[in-house]
Amino acid sequence: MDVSRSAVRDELGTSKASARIRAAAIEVFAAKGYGAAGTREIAASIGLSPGAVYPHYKTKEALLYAISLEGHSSVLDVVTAAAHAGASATERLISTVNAYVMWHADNHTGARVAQYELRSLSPEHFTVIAEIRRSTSRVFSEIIETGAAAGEFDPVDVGVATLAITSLGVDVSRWFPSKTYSDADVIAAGYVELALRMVGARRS
Amino acid sequence: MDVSRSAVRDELGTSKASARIRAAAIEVFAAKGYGAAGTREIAASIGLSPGAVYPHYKTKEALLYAISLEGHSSVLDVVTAAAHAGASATERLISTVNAYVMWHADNHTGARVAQYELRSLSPEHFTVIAEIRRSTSRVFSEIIETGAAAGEFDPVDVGVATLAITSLGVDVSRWFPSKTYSDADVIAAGYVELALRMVGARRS
Amino acid sequence: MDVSRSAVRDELGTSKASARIRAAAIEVFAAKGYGAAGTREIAASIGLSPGAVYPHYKTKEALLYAISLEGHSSVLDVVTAAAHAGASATERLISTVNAYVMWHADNHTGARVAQYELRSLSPEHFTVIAEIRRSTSRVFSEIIETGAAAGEFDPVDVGVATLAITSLGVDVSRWFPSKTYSDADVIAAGYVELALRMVGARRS
Amino acid sequence: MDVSRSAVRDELGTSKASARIRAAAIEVFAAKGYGAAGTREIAASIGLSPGAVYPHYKTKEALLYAISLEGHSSVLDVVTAAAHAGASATERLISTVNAYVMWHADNHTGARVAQYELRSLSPEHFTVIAEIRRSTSRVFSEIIETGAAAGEFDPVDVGVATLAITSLGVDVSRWFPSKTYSDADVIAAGYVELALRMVGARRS
DNA sequence: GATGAATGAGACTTCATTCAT
DNA sequence: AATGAATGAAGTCTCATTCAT
Repeated sequence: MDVSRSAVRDELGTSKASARIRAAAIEVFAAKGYGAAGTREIAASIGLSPGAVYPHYKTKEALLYAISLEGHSSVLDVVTAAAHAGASATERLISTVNAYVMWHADNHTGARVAQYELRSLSPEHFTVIAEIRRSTSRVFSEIIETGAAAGEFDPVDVGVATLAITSLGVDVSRWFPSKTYSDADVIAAGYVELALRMVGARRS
Repeated sequence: MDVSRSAVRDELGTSKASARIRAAAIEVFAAKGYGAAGTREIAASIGLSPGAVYPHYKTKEALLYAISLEGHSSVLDVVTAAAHAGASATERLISTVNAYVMWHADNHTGARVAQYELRSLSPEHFTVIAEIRRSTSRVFSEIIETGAAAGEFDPVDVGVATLAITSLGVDVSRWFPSKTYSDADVIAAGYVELALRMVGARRS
Repeated sequence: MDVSRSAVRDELGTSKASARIRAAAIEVFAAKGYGAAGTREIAASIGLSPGAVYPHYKTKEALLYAISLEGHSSVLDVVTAAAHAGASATERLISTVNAYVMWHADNHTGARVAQYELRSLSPEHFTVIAEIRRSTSRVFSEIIETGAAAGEFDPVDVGVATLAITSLGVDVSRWFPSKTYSDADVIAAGYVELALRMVGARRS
Repeated sequence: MDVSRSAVRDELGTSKASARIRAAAIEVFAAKGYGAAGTREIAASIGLSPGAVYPHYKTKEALLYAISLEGHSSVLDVVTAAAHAGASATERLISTVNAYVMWHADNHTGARVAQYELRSLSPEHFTVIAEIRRSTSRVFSEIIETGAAAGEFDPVDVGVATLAITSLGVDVSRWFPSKTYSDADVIAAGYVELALRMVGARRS
């Protein structure tokens, strides 16, 4: 775990400049889409010349990969930590859905890039990200299975419930913030409630 | 209504050639994203020369708009029709969620373009599409409100429930088909069940 | 033969514009070397915008290939024709060396590109050109062998003689014209005399 | 002479590192051509960072000049020494042609750069190299003139013979080694024989 | 002497779009 | 309607070179 964590850190780029470039790229990728975004524009947005990106990221795709890796690693960390908070499946589901939705709302710009630009990754890079995403999904599945087996939840199609809950979270990064919902806590609380209903969690 | 419907038809392009171009553009836009897609590639994919698109669509953005307009008009039609099927709110919700999810699964390629490339529309065109989308949302809100008021459903935050249900539908077009879920009926049935649980619909 | 000839013609580009581009490219490639030459400069030298080259030649390398193919095909044609002029090996050698040297002097710019930029061809294209060059060499070898077998020439290492004669011709394109030798006929006549001495041709 | 020799040595760069850089540059220049070669690639090929070349050679062209100067000075030395070996013009021609061809075969990589990248030198640097090359040519011309005047050789156009002999030598660096001729001694012996025939040297 | 990020210019190439045919 | 050469701008990326460390 520590090993993979530091491997990730190295692939991201460790210097201060590379972090600034990543942040700038997130903004531009999110605003215009990866395909329409220009490396020129990314560089210019932080006062660099067009070529200055390349000592840090060899290609535009490498930059997207670094952003994706950072994002998906971060969600997995957050979700994994949340899944340990609480004794009952219900408490764990509450904590985890909350964390997942909060992450997508708080980091909606980076999340948008990480979630919606995957098709532009190279096949090799895509494979790495896909595996992290599967790990994240498994966290939800495990909780739902555990809760159902323990009789805390109603019988439920675990696959569909997992898909629905993660879908809701991912989709937050597409529209958040909206005129109606611009408070991450509010939408997280609302989606936690819906998730509990989906699995038929008993209430106290 | 009839007026707007035929207006839509005219803006789409009526000729057989324009329909082929639209279909080709959907494939390319969906595969690479609007920004990365080229008009040359669209033309070439149906055996046309680069210039041949322009008698039909004056700009690449006009082509995206036509696709978006066709898509969102179509969902609204489908959802509106479904909302009239059945007497009770429960029946209407089942019918409508089913129709919405089915549409996004069956038309996942076109839906992907219509739902995820909106940022590339001109402000004027975006406004038109946004209004149609709001109409579609209102169909769901109205059913949920009606059901709650009638005591068919549990008390529920209508805004959040509407957002969640439409989110689930939209997000289908992002991932469908997957290895696990490649049958539109199956995912639609699963999501209908979850929607009913979200609103706390009484079951017979 | 007719087939291959017309195949060559098609690969060269048949339009008037592509011929102008090829001519412009020869000048720039010869003056600065393929690597240092710019497509921009080629285009500008005939009043075109930078992108205007690309409908005719998909890459800079394709342009080099067209030039190489045209050049080497042309030498082979010239040399083959010359090798049929005359009954004796001596007459044929005179005619062929003369034609080969004249070609490299008259077309020294194009010849320079064709002969000295081969390393920049793709492996596939290089293979095609290399085969044509071998055919050209074979013409000389056959004449020398024939002359030696008939007792017209002294015994001679055919391989070395062929190599030397073709080397002299190729090298003409490197330096021609010089202050001392700027008349193609003069250098051709001089080299014909030396070639006859190399093979020990009997004189009348 | 001593003066100019040490002046050359200073312009070349005297340190061990500069010699390694020159050697690396020869490889890259020869493989891709001066224009297409990058200083980065040269540095990387000997494990240096991009900037590390510049303390030794102020510009890429200075590096080419050092290589050219070293090469052409070396040929002149070799040829001058060989021209003193032997009493008769025939012996001296044999020795000198042999030395010239051997040098171009043994040092074919460096020779290629020195002989074929001259156009990329600055005018000032080109002038220096051109003078050395003229000196080298004069060595051949003097021998041929002497031999002809002494009746050792047939009457011959000295200019053409000199040009042909030096052409053959230079051109060796273009193609050597080939599948057929990869032994420097063999090609040198063959060209010596041809040179003797060119000038009509009497044989013992 | 060496490093490596940064510059400013420019590389090849592709883009959406126009227009004469 | 369709072609395809051409434009002008912009794309990603590499270049030789500099400079603070």
